[in-house]
Amino acid sequence: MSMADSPPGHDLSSRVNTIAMLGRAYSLLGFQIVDGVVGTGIPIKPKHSAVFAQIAPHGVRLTDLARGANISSQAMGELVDELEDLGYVRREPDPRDRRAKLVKLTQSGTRVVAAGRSVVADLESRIDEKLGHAGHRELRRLLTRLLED
Amino acid sequence: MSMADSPPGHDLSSRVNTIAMLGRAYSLLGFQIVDGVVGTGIPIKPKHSAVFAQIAPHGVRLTDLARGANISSQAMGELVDELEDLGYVRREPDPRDRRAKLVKLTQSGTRVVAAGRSVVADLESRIDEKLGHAGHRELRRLLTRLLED
DNA sequence: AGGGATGTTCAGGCTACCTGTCAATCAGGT
DNA sequence: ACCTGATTGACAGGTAGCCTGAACATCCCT
Repeated sequence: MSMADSPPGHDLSSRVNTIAMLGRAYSLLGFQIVDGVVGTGIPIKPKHSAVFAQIAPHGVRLTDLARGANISSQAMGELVDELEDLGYVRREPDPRDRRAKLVKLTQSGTRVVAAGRSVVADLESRIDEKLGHAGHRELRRLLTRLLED
Repeated sequence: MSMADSPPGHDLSSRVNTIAMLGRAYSLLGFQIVDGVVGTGIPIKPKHSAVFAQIAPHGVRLTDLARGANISSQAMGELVDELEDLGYVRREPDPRDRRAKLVKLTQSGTRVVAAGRSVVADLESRIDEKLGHAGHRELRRLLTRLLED
């Protein structure tokens, strides 16, 4: 997904609406993930998270990555090209389907994922600090209910 | 603003993290605003909300709109061009500064804003239904705390 | 074996941004 | 009053990140 780098509108009324608040919170925190990883000296772009979020040890097919990120397989192909150039992933032929290729993390890519996990964990503990552990759990519970069905 | 039309990555760990949940919730609801307004027969695009969210009865200068949306004044200029073509806004010279122009809503634009407010209000009452009024208030309280400082 | 579906890639195009530049105008100091 | 630097908005050109269309190999079903 692409993150807005702005207070994302959708206000349209004097009292700030809940949806705008969700957007602002996401935008604020989402950028801190990428910034955090980049801050450790690893060059990545926001869109790359669409791959890292889905990758699995046994490898994932391009088409499945594209479906999961809700973009065309062509767009995902370019994305994987970039990550291949950066040395974070490689393509291997799928032994079970000679049309397909499996996208797998390289050692370097594994380090990126580890850095990402660590940054996310840090951000989550900062949420814990701000809301209290109970507040954070309550927030997650409310979001879960908002997202279900 | 740009909304993702996908579950927004940033997962990077097995348990879905809070930031990803915020993104999903925002993405889900944000699109429903535009869809709702478009559903009433008014053609707009998501990015247009960057203008409608900031517009004021006395008119706003292009530069201020750009700053508020966190985009370049050139990009905002294009956006206002589009909205002018659609008949939702017009540019008037600013009587106090002959360099500047004030972007104001037309009657038609006022109807768009009214439709937007109404759709947002509907979505907010659906949040009320899902979380209960108290739950919704609690969500807003938590988000406010997350966004402050 | 034949025929349609699927996985990947190449080519071309569009949209929403960006930076660089410019002329007009403003505002502050001398 | 005048010069200087900042600001407003328009014009031009460029890039990133997506898209659709088409090609080709391979799969899977009959």
